[in-house]
Amino acid sequence: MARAKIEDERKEQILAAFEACVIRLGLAKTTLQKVADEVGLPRSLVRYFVGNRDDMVDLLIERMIERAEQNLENARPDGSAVVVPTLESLLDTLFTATFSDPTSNSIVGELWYLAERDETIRKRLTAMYGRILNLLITQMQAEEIGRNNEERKSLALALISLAYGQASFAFLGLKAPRANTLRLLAGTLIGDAGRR
Amino acid sequence: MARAKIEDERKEQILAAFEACVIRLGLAKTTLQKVADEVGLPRSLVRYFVGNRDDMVDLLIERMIERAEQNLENARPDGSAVVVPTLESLLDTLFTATFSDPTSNSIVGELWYLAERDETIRKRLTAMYGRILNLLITQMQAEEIGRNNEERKSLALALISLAYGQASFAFLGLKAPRANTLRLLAGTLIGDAGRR
DNA sequence: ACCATTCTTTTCACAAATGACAAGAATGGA
DNA sequence: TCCATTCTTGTCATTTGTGAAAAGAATGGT
Repeated sequence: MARAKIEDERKEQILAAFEACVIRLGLAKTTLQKVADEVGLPRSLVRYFVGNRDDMVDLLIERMIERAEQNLENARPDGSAVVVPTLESLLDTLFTATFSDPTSNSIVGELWYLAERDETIRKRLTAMYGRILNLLITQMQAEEIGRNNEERKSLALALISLAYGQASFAFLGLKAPRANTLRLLAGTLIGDAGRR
Repeated sequence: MARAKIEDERKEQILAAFEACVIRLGLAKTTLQKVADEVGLPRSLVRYFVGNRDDMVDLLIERMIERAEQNLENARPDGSAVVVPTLESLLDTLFTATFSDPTSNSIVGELWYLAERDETIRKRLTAMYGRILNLLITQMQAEEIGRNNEERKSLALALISLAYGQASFAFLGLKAPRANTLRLLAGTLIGDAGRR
């Protein structure tokens, strides 16, 4: 028939370069030309494979969110032989994996910024964090922590806030004296809820 | 001598328009022309009064941070006759004032985003939140909460994370069942530290 | 009335990013 | 070999944002 298609491969390369540019420059300052330079192709080729800038942004967002969600998915089974995750182990992965990868944080930060003015992205982010919350709530139910689901939801929100806050303020250089202090305080909150 | 100066007034108008544009469009998409349209002046006048775009951005950042810090300053004496603020009242203002004004949040969000790639802004943000942390720590000392300053610092970071997380996730539509639940959990953390 | 200062209008030039498309090169099968 | 399909190069026009500056208008004091 005809020449072999390398479209998928090229798309992949281009998106990877796009992502690198976004991490380095931010989305707003990433132009087709910059991406083209990064990937080592003429701009016209970039356009040929991924279309115009908006198309490319859409593809990238898809990629970002997929990665973030998959990252979350991977975090659940704790690698080792822990078949039944405990709330504690869930918190561990939350504090040490989910909210501590710089690249992920950078990209999610970008998404969070875009969410300010884009409802679609906002909804997807909401869904993503909603899933984490549900994970926490379900586990609390299983371990009979908290009196009712309302209380569990509040608690889950507090836990995720601690993890999120730790990551956010660490980025500013504001860190707790010891690395795992916020994680321990999270444990305190759980303890309080369990005690009642 | 000469014609009366209206420079300060004009600058003020222009910066206000700039701010409005930034809230509406984000900083990256705010151009001199947009600001000029917003304030109802030709672009050349905008340039005449506030200089080039970078100058304008600097002025805006100055304005943003000043406002945020002043907002914080105002929050300390609690308006009413509370001469001696308690840690609890401090937390109240933190949860209900500092982290709950949408405009402030929007602008600070913008700053936070810029901080990713601008060390100057990052340092200023760090200083701003560092001051809040110190406020909390000092108050804890006064009320003899926590064993030592290390513990107090961790606790303060947790408290501010709760307030910050509440604001951040509320923006995504993820709210606690009741409005003040995270504030109450913050109280729980303090209680735990005081109890020991 | 005059003038120095300040404000305002208008215009030009330049650079960057984008969109569109023609024309050529490479490739794998018939 | 030939050809349809796919990839690649190169070029052009348009738009948008920016920087700079000349020239004119307004104003307040002398």
